[in-house]
Amino acid sequence: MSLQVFNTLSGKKETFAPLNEGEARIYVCGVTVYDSSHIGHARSLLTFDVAYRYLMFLGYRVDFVRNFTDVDDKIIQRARDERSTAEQIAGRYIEEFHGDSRALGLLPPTHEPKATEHIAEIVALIRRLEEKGAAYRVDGDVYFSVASFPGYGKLSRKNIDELEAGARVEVDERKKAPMDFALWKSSKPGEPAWDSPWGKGRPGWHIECSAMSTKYLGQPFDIHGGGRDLIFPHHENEIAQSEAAYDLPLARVWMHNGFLNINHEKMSKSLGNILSVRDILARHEPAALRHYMLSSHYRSPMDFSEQGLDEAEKAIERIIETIARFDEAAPEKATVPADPALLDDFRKEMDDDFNTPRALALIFDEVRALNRLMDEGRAAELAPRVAALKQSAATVGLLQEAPAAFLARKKERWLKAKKNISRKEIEEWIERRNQARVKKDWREADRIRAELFAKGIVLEDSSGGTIWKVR
RNA sequence: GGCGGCGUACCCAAGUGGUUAAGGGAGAGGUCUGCAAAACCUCGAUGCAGCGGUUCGAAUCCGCUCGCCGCCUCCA
Repeated sequence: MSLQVFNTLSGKKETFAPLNEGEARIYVCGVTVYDSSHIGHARSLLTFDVAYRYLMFLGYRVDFVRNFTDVDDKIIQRARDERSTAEQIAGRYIEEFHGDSRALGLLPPTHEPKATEHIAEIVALIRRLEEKGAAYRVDGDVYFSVASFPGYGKLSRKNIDELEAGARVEVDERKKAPMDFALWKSSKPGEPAWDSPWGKGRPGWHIECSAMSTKYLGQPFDIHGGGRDLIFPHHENEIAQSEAAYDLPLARVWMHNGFLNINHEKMSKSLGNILSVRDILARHEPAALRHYMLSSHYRSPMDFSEQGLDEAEKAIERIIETIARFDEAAPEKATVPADPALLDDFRKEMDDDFNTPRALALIFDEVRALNRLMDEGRAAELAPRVAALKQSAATVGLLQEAPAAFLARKKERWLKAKKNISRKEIEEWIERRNQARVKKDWREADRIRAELFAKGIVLEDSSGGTIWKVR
C-alpha cells in the first residue's frame, strides 16, 4: 500500500505518485503579513508540516515552498492606519510569523519566497498571458479574462454562468466579465509600486503564487495546499493563470485543510473571537496544540475550545511520561533500530490521507503496552519499540524535545508563573514530609501533601524517593 | 438561489458495506501503596440525529425530515 491523498480536483483519494521518482514538490499558500497569525493559520500550518514530515519519513526528497504575501490591500491599509509603510508592516509580521513558526515547531520550508521579491517573474507571467490573449489592459490595470480559459471552475466545481447570476458584489464596470480578476493593479500615490509595462503598480493577489510556485517547483508540481477557503477564488485563479500561460497543469494534487471555528462561529474581526498563536502558546504547550489539531482529521471542520487543549495537554504528557520513564529505566538502550512492526502500522494509518487521529490512537495503544511491560520490570527489552514510538511521534512533529527536557521546562514555566513558591521551598516541604514519614507520622505527612496539592503540586512516592509534579 | 460539509458514548474524535463501533479526556470498580499519586486491569454507545428503503448484511449506500455550518466577497 502506498500513500493515498485526497485531491480536491478529482474529489477522491488518489495514490500519490510524484512526477519525479523519489522527489516530492509541494507548494502551500502562506499568510498575508498584515496581522498576527491566528489558530486557524496554525491548523493549516500544522497540517502541511505533518505532510512535509511524513513525505520525508517515506523517503522522499521534499521541496517545500511556502510564500509570504507581503504586498496587498490589507497591508497597505494597515500601513495607512499606523502611519507606517507597507514594507515595515510586512517586515514586522514576517518576523512575528517566524517566531510563531518556531514556537509551533514547524520545519522551515526549503524556500520561503516573498511576492515583492518576485516582481520580475510576475511581470513576465502577465506579459505571457497578454501575448496569449488571456489578459487585457484597462488603463493601468491588467485583468485575466476568465472566458478565455475553458477550464475555469474545475477546482471549485463552479459554473461561471451561475456565478454571474448570483454575484451580489458590485462589479467593476471596466471589466469585460464580472469574474475577471486583477493580475496587475495600478498604484495610487503613496502606495507601493513597481515599474511595469503598464506603468507603476503592484501585482494582484493570485498571480504571485503562480509565478513563485513555478519558479521554485516547475510546472506541474506534485502538491498544492492551503485552507479550504482558498479553493475559490484564489486557487481557481491560480490554475487559470498558470495553465493558460503554459498549457500544462499547475499542480497534480490539491490538498485543502478544513476550517477551524471557535464556539461554532467562524473567527472574524467583527466577532472579536480571533485567537492568536501567541496567546495560545502563552498558556499551552506547543505539543498540546499540535496534538489537539492532529486528533481530528485535517479535512474535517473543527471547533476550537480551551477545554480540548487542556485535554490534549494531558494526553501528550502521557506519551512523554512514558518515554521519560523508559529513558530513566534503561538509559543505555537509548539508540537501537526501531521495531519495524509498529512503524509499519504507523505507515498504514498515515498512508490513508494522513490519518493522524488513527496514528495517534496507535501511539496510545503502544504507550499502554509499554507501561504494562515496564510495570513488569521488562524495560530493557523494550528499546526497539520505544525507538519506533519515538520515530512515529516525531514524524507527526510531536516529541521535538527530549521528554525529560519537556517535563523540566514545564516545571520551570509553572514556577515562574507562580511567584509565591520556589523550587527550594517545595524541596524543603518534601524533606519535612519525608522526615514525618520515617517517623510514621502519617497525619503530618498527609497534611504537607494536601497543602502542596492545594498549591497545584502532586507528590509521587516511589521506591526511588519522592518526586513532585505540576497538575 | 447555486455548490458543499457536518450530526458517533458525559466531552473531543476515528471508522463510510461484513469479526467484539479506534483512541484521548472525564467517570466508576479493582491491583499496587501507610494512605495517595502515577501506572496497569476491568466497566461505560445492542447502538452511530430521526423515519423509511436497498442488501444475506449499513453508522457506512438511497430517499425524506429535523438541527448545525461553510463557500459563492478579503480570508488558513
